[in-house]
Amino acid sequence: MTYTVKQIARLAGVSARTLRYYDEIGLLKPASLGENGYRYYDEDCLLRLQQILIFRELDMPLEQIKRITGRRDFDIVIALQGHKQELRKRIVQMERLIATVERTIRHLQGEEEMSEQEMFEGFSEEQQAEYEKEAMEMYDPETVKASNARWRAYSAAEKQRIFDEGNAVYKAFIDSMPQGPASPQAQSAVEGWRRHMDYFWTPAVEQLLFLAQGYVDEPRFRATFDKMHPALAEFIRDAVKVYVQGK
Amino acid sequence: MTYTVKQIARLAGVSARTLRYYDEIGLLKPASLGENGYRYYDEDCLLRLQQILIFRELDMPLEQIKRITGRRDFDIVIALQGHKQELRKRIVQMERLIATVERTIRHLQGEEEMSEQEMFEGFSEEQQAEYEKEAMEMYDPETVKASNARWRAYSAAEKQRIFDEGNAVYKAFIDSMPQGPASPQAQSAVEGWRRHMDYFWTPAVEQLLFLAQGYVDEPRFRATFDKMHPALAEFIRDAVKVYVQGK
DNA sequence: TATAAACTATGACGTAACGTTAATGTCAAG
DNA sequence: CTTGACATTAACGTTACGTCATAGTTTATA
Repeated sequence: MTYTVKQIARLAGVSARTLRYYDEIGLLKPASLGENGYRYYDEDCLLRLQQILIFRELDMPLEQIKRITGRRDFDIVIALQGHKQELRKRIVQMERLIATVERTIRHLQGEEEMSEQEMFEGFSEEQQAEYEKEAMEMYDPETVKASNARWRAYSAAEKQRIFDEGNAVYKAFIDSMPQGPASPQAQSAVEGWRRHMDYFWTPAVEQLLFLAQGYVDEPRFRATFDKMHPALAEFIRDAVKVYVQGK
Repeated sequence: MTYTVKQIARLAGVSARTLRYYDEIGLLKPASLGENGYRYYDEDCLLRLQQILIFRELDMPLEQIKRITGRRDFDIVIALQGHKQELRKRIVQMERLIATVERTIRHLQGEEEMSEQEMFEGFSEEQQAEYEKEAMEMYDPETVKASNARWRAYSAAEKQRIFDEGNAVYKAFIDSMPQGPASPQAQSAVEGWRRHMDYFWTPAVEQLLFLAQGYVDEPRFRATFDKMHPALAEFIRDAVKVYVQGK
């Protein structure tokens, strides 16, 4: 079955303008072009449009959607599984936002204390990213611009993934603490940490220790890590030290 | 306590540029301006910014956020209660989207049939609005432009509310069916239905019957109403007929 | 006290993702 | 054949900032 612009627009709840724009940028090409110049879409286009709309719902920029869905190895089922995960994360985030709203209500009614940080819980994905970015600023102001451009290029979905990965990286450090900073586990965690940094900045080996030292010395970062484990900041510093000496 | 631009930006996870823009458009004015020209914010600004960010999360345009939060009768606690409701609706919508994703997976794996409409379930808020808009196009093409502008001015939150109100309007019709189209209940439902139309178009009395007749004659709308109740389309037409004759 | 880095301001240009309008060709039904 | 619906391309406008340039102010350190 084929669909004209209006038909597919109605089915999907988008405008004809959107479809023409998507054609123009190469995101969703029609299945065929009639002799009259009309666009005609088919079932494959329907399915592809669905993918696009889900990615869009997850705030991914169109150019990036185009790159991902256009890859030869793009697998729809795997993508759909990923969408599911991301949508669930969104729900979790919204539930945290609801919790913040509820807490604000109780605060305004005098029933509960609330710190200025807690007022913005649920938006913390961006807040956490701000902290990571500031770590970069501390050591190389020239990377700020680069990191901004990099960070902005990531979709909200990817930001969430990066954020979660960051938590996993720090957890790996905590798990390796009994074995000591020179242990293979800790050194593996350093490798993971270094790869994690690549989302923001690609530090030279020499810079890694500066950064890790900043985790210890800078009260704000210290506070962040102390919340995870009281000795984490020093441990990271020590593990990175071993790592750097081995390079 | 007072905050400079960077301090409040960090707390809230927004950019300084955003704060300056919000000042510029009058959405969030600083508490004071120093002799140095610097903006200084206070706790009230923190709270207001939180409100703004929640509205923003609910896709409300900034101008509208400004109008709502700037009203003399704006009550934060009531607004927060409303935010909670809207966020919950969002969660419901996302869960529907997840169900669509899951269903698509099963469909692609050959385990289940899926219609072209079902592929876009979870986005149906916009789809339903498309149907309502098309009702208007049928009777007065000149209103299309007006209704487009109107519709667009509504936030996603308001669209959802309008959508839900539409469902309530049709339910009122169904509930009044045992009393007949001329009954006070049915006529009250017509009043509600007419008010509901105001979101898209302000029809003259004469046009109401044309519209109601279209519910009966046009297969697509007929199908929509038949899904709610087999005799609903005719009932609405009859009730509107009584209504119009009484005007 | 001087200096450098961080922070602040304003001005201005650019951008993503369309919405809207104009002009004009095509299709379908009466 | 006529008319309304649908299609096209072109082009301008909109929202909500991001980015960069320029220059003043603040803060911490030597």
